[in-house]
Amino acid sequence: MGAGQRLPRRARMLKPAEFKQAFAEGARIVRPPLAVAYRRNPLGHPRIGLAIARKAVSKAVVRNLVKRLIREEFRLHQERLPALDLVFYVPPGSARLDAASIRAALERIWSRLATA
RNA sequence: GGAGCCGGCCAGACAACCGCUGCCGCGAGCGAUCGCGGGGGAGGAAAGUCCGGGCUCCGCAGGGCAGUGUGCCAGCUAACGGCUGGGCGGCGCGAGCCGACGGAAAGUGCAACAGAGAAUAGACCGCCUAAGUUCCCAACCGGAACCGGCAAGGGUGAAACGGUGCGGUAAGAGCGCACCGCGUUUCCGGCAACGGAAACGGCACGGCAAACCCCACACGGAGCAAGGCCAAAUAGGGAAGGAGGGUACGCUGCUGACGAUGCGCGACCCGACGCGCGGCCCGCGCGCCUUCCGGGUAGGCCGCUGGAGGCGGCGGGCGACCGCCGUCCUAGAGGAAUGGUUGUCUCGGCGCCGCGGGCCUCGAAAGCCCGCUGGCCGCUAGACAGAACCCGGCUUAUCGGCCGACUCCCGCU
RNA sequence: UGGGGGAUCGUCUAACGGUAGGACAACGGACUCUGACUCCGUUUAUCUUGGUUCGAAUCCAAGUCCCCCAG
Repeated sequence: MGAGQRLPRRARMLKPAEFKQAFAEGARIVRPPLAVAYRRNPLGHPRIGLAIARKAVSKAVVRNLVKRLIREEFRLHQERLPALDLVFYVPPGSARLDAASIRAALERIWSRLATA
């Protein structure tokens, strides 16, 4: 498949300031149980950031599961995405957090991003 | 075979493809980083943060008070509120399990309601009329009243100032006696907690200390976001210095083969700012510019995993545990890794079929229930849960499985 | 991740270990032509589970949830 499906360090957001910018200046797409704040970046490729709050997902095992699933789907979709910083988070009040509903939400987010 | 009880262990396996990560090696780049290869990568609770210790910084002459915690005894341990063994009490037929289990004869307190009385108590109902006084009666070993006696019985309460029995008495009472309980002393066993025996006492010493407290013992405070190192930009602090421009001149200065060019130094020329200290000059301060210094933010690095360590053997101890020898290195992330997709197998579970038994029935069928070293190449990985400095415990959550010791019941020999 | 605090009617808030009280709200009634105000009455609570005690909102232990601080 080649380098397009890897997830190197440069494809991740690394600094708190970058997260702050994404939340402060970015647009948002909310598709419960997931949501994403995004803004253009000058790097020529998309970057992923995960902000899964303990308050939104209380159990650590579930938090890790959510993050893994998002990472994996991002890894497989990144070639088709524009150069954006994407900060995923779980909006409050999201009850169902199983693998199927997360994948479904991601699917809707990808198609929305493709038209943005 | 069935019930039960205790201890220990495990927490799906293998393979393929696509990924993440820190370590080692090679390579690219000034660097952030990137590529290739190799081998490593969650737990028994990683959890709650309820205790204890290491480590780090701060504080500290010594001792005491206060505060907090622990609390039968002995031991283990770095330490503990943990563990082991023992004692006592309770539960269980038993194996076993459970227990905040020091002191109420040091002091201060508390006990609503009910009840006569709630702590050096008390007399409502009740029991008694022996003694004393008076009266009734002809009289009395008869009766009544007063003065009194009693605490056995009733009743209240969570709790009522030893229990049972016999004697005793007017009725009663540890008033006397026996046994039990309790207390004191002595002796014996035990390191001790405690247990046993004897003698004496003659009921005094009720309950609550997860009430204040007393006694004994322990504890300095904060926490890896501890703490240390490197260190942009901006603002601010300190120190030193200071405008800037021009030239056709000079140099046994640099660059360059030479030259040219450019740079440096010297000389000369032009020009030396704003605000404040009354005006002007000098000077000083502020502003402005240059260089340096210290603190420090972003960011990076160390702390960061080799340790009261795991495994095996031998030895000591009832045991917790300890000693010696050998051997192994076994997660270190950090906007935060340890994953995703599939296949095969296996453990349990479910379903269907078969067989056996029971219920139902006159008997059966059907149906329901229970069981099986039984079949299917049927379906299904499925508990609690995710490291964040480390370790020893405790507590809480948990689908299930394996091994061993022991107890009770039934059957057979 | 570490440290600290809290939980009482629907809301806010009291209660030496002895019947859980008050205000607002809600409901019913009185007053009024009606409404408001006022007055009277009623309903509703100790986060959960154990333990200590005769007796627990209170004391002790474990758990659950919420809030705050350090980034």
